Amino acid sequence: MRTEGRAKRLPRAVRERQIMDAAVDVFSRLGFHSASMDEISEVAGISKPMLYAYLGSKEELFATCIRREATRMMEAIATGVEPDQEPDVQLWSGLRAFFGFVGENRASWMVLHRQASNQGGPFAVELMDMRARAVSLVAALLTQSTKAPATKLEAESLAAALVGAGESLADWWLDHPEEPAGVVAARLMNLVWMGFGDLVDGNVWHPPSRR
Amino acid sequence: MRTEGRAKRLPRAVRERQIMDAAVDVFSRLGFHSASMDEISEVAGISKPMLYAYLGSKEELFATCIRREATRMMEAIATGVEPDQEPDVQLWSGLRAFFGFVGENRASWMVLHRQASNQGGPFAVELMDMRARAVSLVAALLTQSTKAPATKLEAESLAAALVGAGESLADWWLDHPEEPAGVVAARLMNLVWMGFGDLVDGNVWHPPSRR
DNA sequence: CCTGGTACCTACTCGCGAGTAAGACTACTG
DNA sequence: CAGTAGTCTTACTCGCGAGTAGGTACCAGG
Repeated sequence: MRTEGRAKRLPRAVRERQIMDAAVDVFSRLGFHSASMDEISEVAGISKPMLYAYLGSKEELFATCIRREATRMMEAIATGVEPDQEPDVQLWSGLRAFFGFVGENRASWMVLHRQASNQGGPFAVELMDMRARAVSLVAALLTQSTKAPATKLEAESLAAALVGAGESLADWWLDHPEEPAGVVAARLMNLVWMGFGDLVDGNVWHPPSRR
Repeated sequence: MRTEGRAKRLPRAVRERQIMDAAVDVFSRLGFHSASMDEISEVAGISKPMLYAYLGSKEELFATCIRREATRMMEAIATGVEPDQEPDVQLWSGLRAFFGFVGENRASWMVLHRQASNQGGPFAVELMDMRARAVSLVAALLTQSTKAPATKLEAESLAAALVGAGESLADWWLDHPEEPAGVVAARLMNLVWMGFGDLVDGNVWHPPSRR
């Protein structure tokens, strides 16, 4: 039917990539429950039994998607962050990397945040794991900053709040894409580092060296 | 079968309350998709056709739950906040009211935040509406604070970040219930008003008058 | 040409859960 | 007691979607 002819008999590894891409796309648009294996197989340009033969059940497929996208994101952030710097610079580079990733991988972000967060299934584990890594990373950054958070519990709760602020702001950003990533990241940086109290007085935070 | 005998022939208004309570309970535990009308009717101690006769379809029922719980929460916050006060005091009272409500209505909060937020159905409207009200309320508070957020977009994005921080911290709190509401609220207050920069230096925010 | 293996498909089964048909029981009214 | 209005139930239909049975096409190596 297609004039191009259907690409046939591709090796397994290639098909698996195609299927994963299609799955992330569909899951991000419809969510786990509303997405059907039929639609995923259709988007992937493949039949359903192939899907099951290669990636297993629907839950396994979803978990695999989560793991892949979470890994990509954590790597992007780890690459972007600058260790051995002052805490505020570390936080700043981390925020830039995070918003940069979200801006260039909207579907990935939607799967990770909007879809996976509240499905009670076994995949929530993957998601919670990544989130926990992010939180403890921030918490380590906070405790490293000498005095401030006295107890471990306090550092962790503040980190949770900060991560939540980042997630929420990323969601807001999806509805206001006209803003560049750097501006959004800078706003959150000012909020959490300076606080409203300083912002009201006109005191803003800015990076030590403008490149 | 029951020794107590089944409570029979209750008036419609009473049944509707029972059903709503049961629905909030089940939705909060299982989420919209995984919750079945059979289970809701069972928890409510009633048969399924009654459920449909009184509250309509599953989506209508869910939307009604969202609306009821959202209204309860917004009223709790509106009652707790103190207008005509300095911005920081207003924010403080609002945070206290919010965490107080969440602490005493865990199921309500779960339905509102974890379940309703990402279902693409018609009920998302209800939820987004409440969230938008909360965000614009905070945004108004920010713009009212003289200089800080120059543009409307900036105020709104900061408000979104703050609301997200509150939601995330509330979720974290569900997993660490040993902390009292006031402590958690105070932490977020310090984070968003003082900022990490001040907290690192040991500068903390505290309410003007200790009651 | 056969044997085997891998890519790939059409066409099913089957359970679950939303929604309903049809009526039974109770209570109040005249 | 007949009529009727509201409460309440058992016992279905029916579509959707996860997962599968059983095969076909194509390409090795012998």
